[in-house]
Parts: sequence; structure tokens; C-alpha cells
Amino acid sequence: MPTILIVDDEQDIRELLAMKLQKEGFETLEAPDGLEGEKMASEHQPDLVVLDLMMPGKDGISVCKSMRKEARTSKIPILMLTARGGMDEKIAGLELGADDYMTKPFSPKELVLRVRNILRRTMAVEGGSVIEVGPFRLDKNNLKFYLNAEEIDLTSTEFKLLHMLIEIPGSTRERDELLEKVWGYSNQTQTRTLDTHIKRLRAKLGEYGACIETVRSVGYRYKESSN
Amino acid sequence: MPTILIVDDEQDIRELLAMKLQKEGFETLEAPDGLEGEKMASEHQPDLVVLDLMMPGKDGISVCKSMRKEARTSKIPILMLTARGGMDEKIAGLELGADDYMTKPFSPKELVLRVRNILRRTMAVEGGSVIEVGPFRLDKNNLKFYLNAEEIDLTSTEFKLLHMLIEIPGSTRERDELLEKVWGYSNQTQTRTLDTHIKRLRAKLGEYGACIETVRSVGYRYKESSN
DNA sequence: GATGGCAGTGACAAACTTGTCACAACGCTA
DNA sequence: TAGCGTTGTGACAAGTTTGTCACTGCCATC
Repeated sequence: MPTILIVDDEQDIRELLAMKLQKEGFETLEAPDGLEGEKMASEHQPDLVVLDLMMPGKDGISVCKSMRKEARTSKIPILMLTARGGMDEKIAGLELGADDYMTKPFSPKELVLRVRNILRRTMAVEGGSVIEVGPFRLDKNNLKFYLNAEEIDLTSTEFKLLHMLIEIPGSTRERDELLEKVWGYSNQTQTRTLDTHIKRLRAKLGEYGACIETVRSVGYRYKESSN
Repeated sequence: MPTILIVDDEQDIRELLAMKLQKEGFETLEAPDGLEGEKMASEHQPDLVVLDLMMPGKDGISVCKSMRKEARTSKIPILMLTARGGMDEKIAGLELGADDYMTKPFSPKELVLRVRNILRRTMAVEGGSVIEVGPFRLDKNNLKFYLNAEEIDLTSTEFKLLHMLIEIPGSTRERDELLEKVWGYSNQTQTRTLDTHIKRLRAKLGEYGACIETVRSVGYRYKESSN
């Protein structure tokens, strides 16, 4: 489950972000200022840093610069936050090595979306075209799926669905999101199709079917079995 | 069509390799010694270098070292060749940044296989999960295929087949290879299945169907249309 | 230009895939 | 624990996909 470090001087914002991200299955760390943020990034090696631009003391730009210079943090993706929508800052941030940029106010949904996009991007580059989580291995190149080294036939719908679910382990995918990405359905389409396919997937995964957790009223999530 | 630089002091070997690689649709360059090899690598920026380890003058190890140091050649993948199967050299080669290693004598088939594997690996990292060639775009993440920005539905078999064909444009894929990779058939299975699927693919590609060339008695190959 | 081998094609039936529905089961809240 | 909304499930039928086959057409070689 990816860990995300939140660096912001306003406690309210930190807590709000942390809550939203935790709801999605991410683990969170918090730092109240730039220096502390740098220290935690280096120590805990989070998978992503959400970094506020405007902070008293060491600001976001400086933190970004420092992180990019230090070997232990140079590759950690950074999502910049700022209150203003100025283009100059955006460009400065991106040039300094931030991976994305978001202006306040933002919706929690947008935050989660951007976080996931960055993680997907960086994980895809690192992991190549094979996703391995727990006993699952999903080979996008050959469209093959393995459970504990045993190949299991998936239909292309099942493949897409499982792909979405394990792409970022632990994060919850909303029904609407799955319906849109896998089926191309527009929001709020009323259908039992997703449920049925989840059932079929679980059946094919046998005892590991339990790894696909239902998140009531929200969607589904992949979670490694605790055995 | 990828270009491959062959660096070997023996003319016979160079020509043999060049012939086999050309037969697969690659373009080839040849250099008779290490220094010349370095120069050509820097100038022509080939997609891969086949590098002999044992050469009079500047040997393969040194060339490899130099190439990795120079910016223009540091990222070009290297396939090392050597007459002996010594583990020490293998390790030395791989540590120096060679991408793969092959001991003589080797079959032309093995050569082509390794070359293709390296290219696939490096191209996959560079290009991410979307393959774009000519008017085709194949999105492995979402299992979608576009022809000139228009989405075209492919069945999963068609997707796999097309993927194999355009993965390394211009290189010929043998019938046996396609049957094995796409269908899991063992070698020399006698079937018209492949032909039928090629027909269906061509039909879906419309006027671009011609991009899939028949290589009589061998297999098929993707080739960009000359318009 | 005959011959043999290889590839293209249309038709077809079997198998598979998929969305829907009705109903059962479940979980949360009052 | 009753009620309500959400999810799980088995069955089913329509649609899609797939491999095979017989036949046609093409190409290279003799």
C-alpha cells in the first residue's frame, strides 16, 4: 500500500488530505514545515510527496530543489499544492521536478485522481509491463495472468477489471470509475454488470478471490490476503 | 525499422550477423574494430550494438566502458559476444552495462531472439505502455487500439496478434513464433487459424491492412505503408 | 506454362463471453 | 430485530469470438 507524505503548514489541510487519502487506502505521513518534510521524505521514503508551495520557513520550491539534489529523495514524485493559480509558479514547480501541480481549492476527488495518476505513471516506468502484487502477476505485454505461477485465463473484460483493481494495491476504486474505465459507461449508469463480473473474477481467483474487497456504497479494492 | 551496429573484427561473422538481422527487417551497420565501432555508435545512434568481446586493438570491454561514459552513446543497449563461456567475463560485461551476453557459437535464431528481447525491453521502458507506429496506436494499459485516432474494437486474440506484429516494426515474426506466443501452440502445429486471424485483422484495419505483409514461407511482418 | 506448396477467403458450428434479471443474502441504522 | 439499501448469485439468452475446413488464388521453380 503506497505511503504518501503530506507537507503543509496548515493542520486543517493536512488532516483533510490525510483523511481523504486514507479513505482510498493509502498510508499517510504528515510534516508541518519544509525542513521536517525533507527529513521525513529522506527517512521514510514515501511513494509520493504532496507539497505545499507557500509555507513559512522553508517553502515548497526550496524543498523540491533540495529533494531533487539528495540521492535518497531525488526520485520520489512530488505533487505541488498552491493557493494561487499563477502560471509562473506552475512552470517553476514543474521545472524543478514536481510531477504535477494542483491549485487550491481542489476537490478531494481531484486530489485522489492526480495522486493515482502520478503513482501509476512512476510505477509503470519502474515496473515495466508486468504488475506483480501478492500471488498475482499480470503481464500486460502478453495479456496473461498468473496466480502463484499458474496461468489463469481471463476474458478481456476480466483482465481490464483486475488490472484496475491491482494497479495500485489497496486503493479503492469507485463503482462509477470502474464502470467508466472498463465499460465506458457514463456516470451513474444503473447496472449489475460490475457485480456479476466481480463475482466471476472472484470465482476464477479461487481462495484468493477474497483479495477483492467490497467497499460498501463505494466500490471495490484489492487487498493482499493476510495469510 | 531499428538499426543495429555490429562490431567484430572477423568479417565473416559480421556478414553473417548482418545477413540474418537484415532478413528480420533490421538495418545494419558494421565496424571492424573497437575504435571504429565507437565512432559509428556516436555518429549513427543505432538502436542496439552487437559487440564482440575479443578484438585486437580496443576490445569489447573497453568499448563498452567508453560508450557508457559518453552521453551520446550511454543509453544504447549492448549485446556482448564472446567465444568463451567464462562466467567472469559475463559478469564483467553485464556490470559494465552490457544488456545481454551471448557465447559463440550461437544459432542465428538465438541472436535474433536476444536482439528482439533487448529492443522490446528498452523500447517498453522508453515508450511506456502505449505503442505508436505509423497510424496505429496500441494502448496496453486500457487494451485499446486506435487507427488515426479512431478507436477500433479488437478481440483479445487480435490485440495480441497485432501487438506482436507492431511491437518491433519491420521485423518478421515467424508463423511458429506467433502461434506459440499468441495461441500457446507448440511448434509445428498445422493450422490455418493464424491465416484466418490475419485476414480478420487486415479487414479491421481497412486500407491499412496492407501494412501487414506476408513473408512467404516464414510468417508476417508489419511494415509502414509507403504513402 | 505446368506443378506443388503456400496463403487468402467465406461459411459454419461450437464455445465462450457478456449483460440482465429475479431473488437471496447481507450490513447498517434506527 | 425490522426495514432499507446494497451486494452476491444462478440462470439465461443474445451476441461475439474462434478454430476448422474446403475451396480458390497466388507464387516460385522446374
